[in-house]
Amino acid sequence: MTTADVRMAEVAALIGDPARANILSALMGGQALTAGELVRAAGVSPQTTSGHLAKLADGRLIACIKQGRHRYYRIATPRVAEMLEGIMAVVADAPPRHRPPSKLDEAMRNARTCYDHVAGKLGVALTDALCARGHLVLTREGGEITDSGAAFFERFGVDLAAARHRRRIFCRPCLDWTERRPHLGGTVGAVLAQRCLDLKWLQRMRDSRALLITPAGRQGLSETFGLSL
Amino acid sequence: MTTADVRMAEVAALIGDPARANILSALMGGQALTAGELVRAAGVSPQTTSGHLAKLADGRLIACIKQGRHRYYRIATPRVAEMLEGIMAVVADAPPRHRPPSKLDEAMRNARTCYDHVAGKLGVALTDALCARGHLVLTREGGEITDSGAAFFERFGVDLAAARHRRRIFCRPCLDWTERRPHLGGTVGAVLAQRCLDLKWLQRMRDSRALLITPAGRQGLSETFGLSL
DNA sequence: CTGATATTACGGTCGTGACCGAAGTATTCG
DNA sequence: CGAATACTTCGGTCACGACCGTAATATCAG
Repeated sequence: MTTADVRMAEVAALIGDPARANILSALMGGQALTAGELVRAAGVSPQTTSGHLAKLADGRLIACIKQGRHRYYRIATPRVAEMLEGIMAVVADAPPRHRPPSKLDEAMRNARTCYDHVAGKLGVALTDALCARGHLVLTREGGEITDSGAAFFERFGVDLAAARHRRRIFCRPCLDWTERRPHLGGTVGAVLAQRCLDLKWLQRMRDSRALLITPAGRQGLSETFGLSL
Repeated sequence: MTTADVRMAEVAALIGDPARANILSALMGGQALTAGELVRAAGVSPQTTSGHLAKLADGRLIACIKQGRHRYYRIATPRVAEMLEGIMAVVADAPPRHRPPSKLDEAMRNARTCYDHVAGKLGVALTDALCARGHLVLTREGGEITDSGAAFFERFGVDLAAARHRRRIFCRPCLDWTERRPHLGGTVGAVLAQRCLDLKWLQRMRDSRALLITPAGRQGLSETFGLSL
């Protein structure tokens, strides 16, 4: 009908191919990945993957940086990441239909990145802990870091004040598609995740969005957030 | 890769067909529409439209209510509506590419519904007016009705207190794809739009999401919000 | 009941796009 | 320089799905 509708169909069609969905999902891990790594994620041949990457880039869903003989691809904008989260959210509250619970998904369900913050059981648990301690107030519509929360993050080694001035949404709930409950997103979620990675509490798994909790992480998360994992 | 990714591709593929995108876009008008009305929106034959409707319903993106010899279709859940808005938002800040500004879109650009609230020039102007008068505070991440705002809505004949207890997000910004600026969404946006329709200030156009500003509306919007339209 | 409208089901055509093999460009390394 | 790696372009095959014509079902009006 209108010009916007056809653009909407174009964008959706880009996401609507399984191989491209795999690529986008892999990039939702938050890291820029090379074409080669995305070949593994896509599950099709390098030639085909290359074509898909060209289409996604042409549609401005992903961006490409050439670096030597590698090409690094990433989600183009936070807006695109939010759109993909929105689709995930719809998928999440869809009926369980037939569910063959793959074991591959097991690690994902436990802990994974959601673009740039932590999701899965761990993400939800972290969020719950912050709320229970009065550091965070989350509603359906948004979230807020309390004064005690600001102090906590300071102690934890995160510069929230700097993060507050970024362009992105500062603090918001993000629906977890495995737990079906919200976890912490936005800039706050991102810096929290980054800090956990910096501390080597969490570790990215190769070619996956899944996160591994290190022994140090197990201890730190227990001491700092009271999580028994 | 994972089961969620393939579901994401399935959902996106549903939206990715032009005819189905037209249907969804029409339903984003917020009204339940009959299959016949959606035939016009889709731009394909009744048989084909029927097939599309079945697929969308099967994918839980739309819901169907039989009523006599009509079947009324509507967007299945607010979550689905938010997902579609998310896609629209990405389309909105994409490069203008080639833009053949259709005149059909003109009315849409001026005023239209966005699922259940007002968008377009009018939607943004209303939102700006509420902010300028200190009735509303909108940030990128959320929004809040001030005390003066609550009083204003009370005077305007809207029961905000009742609306506050609904399941839906209460107050939030929604990126306008024509104006490229946020307008008021959430429950507050919905009740505001409903009140304007009840007052006959706005009128839905047949088979379109576009809204017509009535003479009474012109006057009322000027007196109440200081809008010169 | 008959005729009209609304909607879905079936069957067959056709085009688009996903796919891979082979070959081509670019970059690094020895 | 030549070999190896990283990635893309080209060309051709094939299948899925969008489409419509025809026909069936359901509801309503007279």
